[in-house]
Amino acid sequence: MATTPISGRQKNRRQENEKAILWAAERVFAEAGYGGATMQLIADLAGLPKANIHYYFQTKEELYRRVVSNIFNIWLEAAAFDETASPAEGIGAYIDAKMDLSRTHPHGSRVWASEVMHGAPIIQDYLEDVLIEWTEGRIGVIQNWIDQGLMNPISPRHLLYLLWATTQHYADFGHQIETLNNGEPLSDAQWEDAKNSVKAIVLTGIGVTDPHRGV
Amino acid sequence: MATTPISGRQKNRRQENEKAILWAAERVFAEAGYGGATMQLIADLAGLPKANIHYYFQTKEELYRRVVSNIFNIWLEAAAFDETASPAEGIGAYIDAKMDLSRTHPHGSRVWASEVMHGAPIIQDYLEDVLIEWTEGRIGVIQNWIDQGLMNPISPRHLLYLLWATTQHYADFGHQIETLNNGEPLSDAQWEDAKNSVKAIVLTGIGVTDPHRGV
DNA sequence: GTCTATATTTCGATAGAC
DNA sequence: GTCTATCGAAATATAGAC
Repeated sequence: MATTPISGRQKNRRQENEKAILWAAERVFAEAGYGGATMQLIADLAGLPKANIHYYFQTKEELYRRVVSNIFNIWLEAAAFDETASPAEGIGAYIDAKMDLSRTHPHGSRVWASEVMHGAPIIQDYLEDVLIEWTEGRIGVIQNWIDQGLMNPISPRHLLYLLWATTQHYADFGHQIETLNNGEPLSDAQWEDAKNSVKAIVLTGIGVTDPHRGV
Repeated sequence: MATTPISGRQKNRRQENEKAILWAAERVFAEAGYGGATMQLIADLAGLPKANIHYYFQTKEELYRRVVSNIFNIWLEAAAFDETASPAEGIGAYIDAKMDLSRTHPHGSRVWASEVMHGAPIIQDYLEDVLIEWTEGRIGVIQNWIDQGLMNPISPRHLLYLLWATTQHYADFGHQIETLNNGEPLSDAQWEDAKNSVKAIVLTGIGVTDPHRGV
């Protein structure tokens, strides 16, 4: 209260700059990796002088950690499934949601992948804390479906890995997919085709029927 | 002939050093990314002075290109399938081979993934040349199986993406999988479980029976 | 709060003795 | 063919004027 009162206008400016920096940082970290990214590139893409980046985020690592943290939270909020749904509805909706995230947040997905691939040096605590709890919970849901005879008795854990791998592949390996698509990004129709293909294989693979395809 | 005759012993020394450098480089590039990797780290891991690395490989990029090229060739040679096999045998063996590669060459897989994720700046020619041809060939094989009624009419292209994504996930996201396994690497039995789980889901998903599970 | 100028460190690459 | 010493470039981070 007693220190540096900030007007609404200044507060907005601060939020806008932080947002611009995080937006730019996500793209630069995704394209160059943590080691290849430079504060200068982030500053240029954000349209700010380099020193301002250091004003809002003291170190490169602090900025990076904020970027990874944002991505992780988006995933947790946007993509989940619980026992109230049937396997076909639950898993089908999860595939749709994760595929949509790969399309709308490809840079974030790549930053996460890079971080994990290099041993998660910055966000190991997220893995050991939130991700383990989330995963064990989903395994429980799937196991319940199996116990009720609603789907084939496959390994819930490896089903989750297959779902993560496949849906994130469309973001992380988007450049390879684009190259194999005559250098063009996937069209709306091609994204629909991708989602339907993944759902067809997986839902048939676990012994349930795709609810959007009729009986 | 007229220039610097090389004894067999010297030739061996050269091959051994090159091998040691490539071995170390694969690990350092995998763990730190291209930008994060340093010639000093590679030299230390290879047990050679830094200047020697530059003697055998003039630039960092040249060394990196050799590493990526090696990995790509290993994949092409070790993992393939053709029309002589049934879908269950062909795809099943392909899953086994790719899973084994993920276990035996996890660093190489991560280097490849990093390279593609960052837009394949160094090996785009491989993607546009060899990979496109390989992929179109496999799509033809799968389409023939479908046309003969040997498997469900899913999209061959997206089946390939699912197979790449899932099998490579066990290498690229190996750290995450290890964290979700109480910090322990997968045991022999757990690797078998992983392979069988992937095969069970995929082979059922494309409408064929796992040949190793009987009818 | 902003930005220019610079300090400090580190890396890729090379020169030159052996 | 090997290795020590070092150069020059580039990066992170900060000091200090505005």
